[in-house]
Amino acid sequence: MSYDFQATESKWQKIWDDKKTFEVETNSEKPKFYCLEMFPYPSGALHMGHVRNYSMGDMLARFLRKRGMNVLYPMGFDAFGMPAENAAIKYKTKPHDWTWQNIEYMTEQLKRMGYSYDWRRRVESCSPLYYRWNQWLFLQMHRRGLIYRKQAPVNWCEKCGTVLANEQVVSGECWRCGTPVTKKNLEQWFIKITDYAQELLDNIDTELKGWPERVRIMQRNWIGRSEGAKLSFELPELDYTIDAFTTRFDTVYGITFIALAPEHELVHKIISRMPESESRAIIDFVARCSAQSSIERSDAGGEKLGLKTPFFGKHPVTGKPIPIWIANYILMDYGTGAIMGVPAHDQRDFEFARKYDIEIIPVIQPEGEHLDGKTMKVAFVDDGTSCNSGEFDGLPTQKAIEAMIDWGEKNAYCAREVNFRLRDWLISRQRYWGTPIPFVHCPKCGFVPVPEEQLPVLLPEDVEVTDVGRSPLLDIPEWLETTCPVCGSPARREADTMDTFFCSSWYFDRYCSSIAPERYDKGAFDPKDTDYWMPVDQYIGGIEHACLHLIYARFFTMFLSDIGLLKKDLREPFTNLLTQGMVIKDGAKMSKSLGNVVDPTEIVNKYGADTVRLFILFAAPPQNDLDWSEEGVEGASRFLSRVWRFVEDNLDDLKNSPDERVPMASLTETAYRDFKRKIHNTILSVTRDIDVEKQFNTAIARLMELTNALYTFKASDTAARALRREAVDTLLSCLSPFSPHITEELWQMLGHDTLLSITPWPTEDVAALAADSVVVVVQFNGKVRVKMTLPAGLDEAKLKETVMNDPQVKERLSGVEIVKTIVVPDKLVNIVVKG
RNA sequence: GCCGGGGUGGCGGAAUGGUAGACGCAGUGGAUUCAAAAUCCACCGGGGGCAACUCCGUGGGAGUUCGAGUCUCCCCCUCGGCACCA
Repeated sequence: MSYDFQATESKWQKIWDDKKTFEVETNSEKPKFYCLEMFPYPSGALHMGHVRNYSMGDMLARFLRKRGMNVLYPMGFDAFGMPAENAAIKYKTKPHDWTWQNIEYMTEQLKRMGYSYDWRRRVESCSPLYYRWNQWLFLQMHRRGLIYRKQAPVNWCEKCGTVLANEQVVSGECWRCGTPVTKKNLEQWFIKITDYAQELLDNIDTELKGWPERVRIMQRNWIGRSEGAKLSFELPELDYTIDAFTTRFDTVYGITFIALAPEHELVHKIISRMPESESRAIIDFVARCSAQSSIERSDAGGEKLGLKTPFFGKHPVTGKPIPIWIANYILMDYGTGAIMGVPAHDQRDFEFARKYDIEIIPVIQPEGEHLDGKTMKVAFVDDGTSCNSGEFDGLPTQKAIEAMIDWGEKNAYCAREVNFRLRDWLISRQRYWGTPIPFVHCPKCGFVPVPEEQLPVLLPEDVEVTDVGRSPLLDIPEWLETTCPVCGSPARREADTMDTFFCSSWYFDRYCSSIAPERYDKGAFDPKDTDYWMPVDQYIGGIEHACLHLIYARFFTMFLSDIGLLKKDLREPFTNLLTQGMVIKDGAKMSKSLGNVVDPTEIVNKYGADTVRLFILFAAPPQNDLDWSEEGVEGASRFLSRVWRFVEDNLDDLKNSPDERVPMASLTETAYRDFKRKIHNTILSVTRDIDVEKQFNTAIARLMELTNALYTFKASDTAARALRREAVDTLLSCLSPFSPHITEELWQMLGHDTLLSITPWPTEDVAALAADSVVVVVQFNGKVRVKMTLPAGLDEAKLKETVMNDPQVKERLSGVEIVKTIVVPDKLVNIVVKG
């Protein structure tokens, strides 16, 4: 009988389901382990990236279960978002219907892969049972002053018809559709994530040791802390004070201009103070800047454009009048939107000054050189020695910065300040398919929160989406029109919805206690459950979330901890993070436009889930990109067939072999002892590869080696047959997290009445690990010349003596002089010779 | 420009400073077969040699070491992140 993977896989999926094998509870004698994958967007069907991600997670979950842990392993759907709206238009359906269909279909696909989720905990973020708690959490943030509305230049994607958070602008383009992002001046909802900037930064070093270094660096850069000082320029003419931030207060004596961002509020004031004939130029210049796209505006190589105003600010230290310019390279959303221009020591300021003929005054001299503002070719931005800086002349840069800031603070020229690159989270979206922001706009009271007891603010489901540019919520008067919770006057609901990253920032807390439906009414989750399960011990997902989801979720955890919903000391949600590489084909990411997409369903139909899972974990280490190859899949399939065939061909003999371990001490024959050693070395290295190294590909390689050894080993007597049985049981048990169905079937065929999926992981027998003999390499001047098989455990002297007496070694030593001999017991002897 | 990965056979990839290329894919030769598929056996970095064997070889160059894919420095290429952040 050859192996029927279809029948076998559905057979065992049903058994696990019937026996509730993978359901877990909050209380257990066993230690807990929370294994989590980033939940998918229900786009319609699983793709290979999902299969790779979840095959890793499931393998770990199954491994740890066998290792005696109480493993929480849940799955759900990140179900709000743009694609549902686009699909609704394209297929003439409703976002709600399309999304739920996809959820059910993808759940079936996941079940066919044999993933061991506790399905009772499934979360769907588009369900009112879930998003009402988004709204509740939003109100909690509002109560604590973390939510505000602000008019500001924000990122706008024309194609999506909505604003975007900073994190969602990737190289100047929309993260979802690639449209170049422009700036629009709009009033929007923000979350004060910057309140947590310092802790988000500090914890990277102290709490995120189990994260890839790459992600830690990306987050550190994203948060972007810089220390410096704020200084102010008085502008008595306009009764105004310009603040500017600098990290180089040691260059204050070199200030020769002030530059404002075109969006700076002072620009408006300046315009209003000038006769119309003169202000025209400024108005035109500002318009010209705002017409530039984000990419153009933020291109360091781009042309620096400026316009001089007739106004001057007073230098805080010298009192000299400094001309005020407006410049396109000043960003409104970093620092104060105004800078002190020091062209001698800042390349951007330098280029600007050269172009507009502004004076350049060097105040730092490099070692052994003398810079002259008239002849400098580039700004000098490195450390040097201060000059033209009053009493600070002669100080090296680092000392000058310290001394001058101290002095500046004492004389009220400046104040120490820390600036972050991280901005507040723009949370509102002008979209329909999302969580309604629970606010009402009252003409009398302004924006008023919806009272908690009125939650959820339901999202109408029976809605036709016809135009991507306009939220249909604006056209449903019976939803939009309401009364003010404060004064009772007619009022309008906020029609903006939340960024979907809000949903994904706490779903892992919900998994901890989403079993009984009635719990939905008690809270977002039950602290009893999160206290037990959180933090997530192993999180697995794509690197693309390094500065998106993985920052937002960290912020949420800190917030939830601060309001007492999570434990006080639970500040970080994910202890260990594994970022898996992409699945590529023919050197490129799988994409419809390239036509190189491989559908997991087709492959599973052809080869079975066990084979696909095994291949996808074997073909590359987890972090690397994985090149899809059907020949590789066939290789994995061949391996499983070899395992199947071995058990089937020897079934009667294996069933009748003694099913207990043969002690190493009782084995005398070399072949037996070697085979026994092979079995236990396999256990040792597979365990280490999975648990410590997270190198699943080499774990599988070890199991292939054991299988090869199994085919070679001759089971001629009782001891050998017992050994062979031991090897088969070990192989199946270690292979079961990778390919759970076929191994479960073989386990049953061998007569076991336990489920292999929850049979304890084998432990290695230390007595079986020690080698009897070793190959000792004899090197001459570091080059391998002779190999000798010798008994293990010879001490240095004995080993050296044995080697020196070897005829081949002796022959090579004739006529040369031994300078030195290095002896590494059980490994090598290196003879350094001359002549 | 700044920061970070990474360069090992035809390919994916292995190697606590100690035999480079585990395991797999592809390939070659053979067995089996009427034939094929499947399976099994052997070979499989390059040069030289009938052979024993020998020389070269982990992007390039230097260095540390008895010994370097692995450590140090310089350079090249490549992928990724950030990028006018004051």
